[in-house]
Amino acid sequence: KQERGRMWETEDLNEHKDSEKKHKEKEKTKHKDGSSEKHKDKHKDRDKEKRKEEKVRASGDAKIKKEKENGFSSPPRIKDEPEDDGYFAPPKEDIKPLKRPREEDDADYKPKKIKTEDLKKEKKRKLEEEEVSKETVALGGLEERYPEGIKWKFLEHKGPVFAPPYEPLPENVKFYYDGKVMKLSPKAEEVATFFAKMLDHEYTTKEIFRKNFFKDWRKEMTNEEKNIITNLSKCDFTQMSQYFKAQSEARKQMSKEEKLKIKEENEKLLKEYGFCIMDNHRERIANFKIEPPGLFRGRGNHPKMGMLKRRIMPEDIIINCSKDAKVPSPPTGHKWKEVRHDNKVTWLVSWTENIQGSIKYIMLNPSSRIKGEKDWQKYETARRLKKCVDKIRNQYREDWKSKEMKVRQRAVALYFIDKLALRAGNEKEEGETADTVGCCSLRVEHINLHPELDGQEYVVEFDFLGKDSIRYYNKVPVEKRVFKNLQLFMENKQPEDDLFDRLNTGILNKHLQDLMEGLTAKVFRTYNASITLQQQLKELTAPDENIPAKILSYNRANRAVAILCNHQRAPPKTFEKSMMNLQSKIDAKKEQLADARRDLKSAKADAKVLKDAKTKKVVESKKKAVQRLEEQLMKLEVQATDREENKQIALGTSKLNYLDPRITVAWCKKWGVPIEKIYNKTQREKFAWAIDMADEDYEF
DNA sequence: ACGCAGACTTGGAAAAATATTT
DNA sequence: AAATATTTTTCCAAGTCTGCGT
Repeated sequence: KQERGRMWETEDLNEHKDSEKKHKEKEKTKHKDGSSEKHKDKHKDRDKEKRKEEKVRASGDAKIKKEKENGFSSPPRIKDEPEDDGYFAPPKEDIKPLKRPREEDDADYKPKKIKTEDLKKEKKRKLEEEEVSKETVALGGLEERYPEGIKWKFLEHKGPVFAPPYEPLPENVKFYYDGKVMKLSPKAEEVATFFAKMLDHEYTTKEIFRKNFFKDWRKEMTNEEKNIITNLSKCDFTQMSQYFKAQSEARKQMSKEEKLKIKEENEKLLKEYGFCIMDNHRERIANFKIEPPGLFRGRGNHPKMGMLKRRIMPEDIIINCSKDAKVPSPPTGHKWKEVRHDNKVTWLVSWTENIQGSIKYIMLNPSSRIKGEKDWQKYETARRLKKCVDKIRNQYREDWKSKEMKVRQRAVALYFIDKLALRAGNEKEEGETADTVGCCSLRVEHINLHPELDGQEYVVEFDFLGKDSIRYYNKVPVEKRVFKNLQLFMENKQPEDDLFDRLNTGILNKHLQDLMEGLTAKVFRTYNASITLQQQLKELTAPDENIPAKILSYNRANRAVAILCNHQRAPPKTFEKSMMNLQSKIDAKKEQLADARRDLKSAKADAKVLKDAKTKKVVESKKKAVQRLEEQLMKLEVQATDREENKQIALGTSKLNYLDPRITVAWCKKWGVPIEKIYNKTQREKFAWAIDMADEDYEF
């Protein structure tokens, strides 16, 4: 595939003059540093001109409108708020989706608070759907307290914490070039240490990584060094590497006091820089420490791996806070790049990173009001989808028959997104990132069609790298019409051509927006994940089982979602061993149990003969012992099962980002499972709104 | 419509903190 | 108390999607 880009490069350049053809092309030929220029579009469409598109617009259902208005809901109007409790949980009616806002209700927005609200909100929920279709609005006015897009009124913080300055290596730690000791200049040395620290990592064996590193490293060298050091393979970083290993070893061996001291320092830092004030609440900041310099590690086959991520200085930093707040002071002798007061965004600090040129931010912790509210809204949007998903499904099935190619492609893509929980698949700049795809960016080479496979008809075999270069491999029976459409889409195309050549995420999302306000491709993932959890919990929870078994059921339900979303992980390095340990524990327990049973039996025999109170008591206690052991054994077995099934599945992402926490809270309440068994402290903080809001009857 | 910057969510790995064994 | 195993937190890359300027 790498030749893919290169190969078409020239052709593309002079090729798209046909303006009309391609939709997607993105030919941006920007040569950044002159080196990389290969982006190119997939020269997909070369043949299909058609472009006839018409207006589709199903028109049918009326529609939602898209006016904009203040969609934001109710930021807690502070003052009146009784302290903590009501933080989120704006009454349902206020909620409304933010993005494509809606109108009316703003007026209403009343900060009534919380709990009591829940009930009402429940009802509202049902009502609410309907109105969506009203038209309207004007948007012009609405000066609300938090008019359109305003995220806060007051914001004050202490600015970021910078990475500690570079500490030169001790004299006795040598670097060798071509077998000879060489003293590096401080800058060159610093960059060398980045490489040395990664020596054990597979990265450093990769050609691209080495090449990128070496190129950037040379930029930091003095002329003299540059003249000498011309071949990375002749560089010997082993002393440096060993030194760092020793350091980390030493760190582990530190005395109690030393460790405590460090801990206290960290706490102090956290206390001072880890919080901000946003609208009368003290909120935890997620990442108040600036990323230290180092070597960029991309994931998968990233063309930029190994490049130097430069040190961020105050002069790179943009501070965002309210006008009436105290502006954080830059480190002495430095100044900020800029101080701005933009309350339409939620970040406190930003800077531009040098590898991709993208902006990085310091934002609030998930436990904050601003994040929690947004999260809650996300699930409300998914619940709205629940109400119209049948209709949408019927519609895309109809669209499989459309005369318009574009509509068919859209319908098939949406079917995949819905059925398989694929990501939208934005297009990416070639050469800037690893070659990964999502639904809309699938290429012909990523699927195989089998009219018949393993006794099933119309099977589509997917095999592609998705986000983070995680492989998606799946064989899925699809409806005949879908299958036929895919054949059609693939006609006359090369493997590297786009499967959906007349579709991209913009087109798809625009269409979704017409189907339901606030609907985008990713809402399907949220919806399908949450609804799956709910269904699976219902199906798997056995009322009579004990708590550990219930938790296993929960984990299995969670796992079903993770599998749906393709959340995979590398099996833990110690997996096999840990499995064996567990097994031997189980065996040991079994033996204990056998012994205990034997004891019990003989005690019973004794009792039969003697019949005195004392032996009876012995029997009782033996019985208890057996029971206890049985329980322990079962707990271990459950644990083993759980672990085994989880070998390559990562549950974290779905738990944190896709599953409506209220489903979990309700389940815990219903079955008497302590919430702590499912959510740890951090998770409970993040989901405080849900813990507070949902009762056992909650339904997604 | 497009191209792009910007803002914010989602993601697994690695590091750090804890818990459990030895 | 040291060694290990497990869980939690941190880290920061990689997506999605919006909105703006053209």
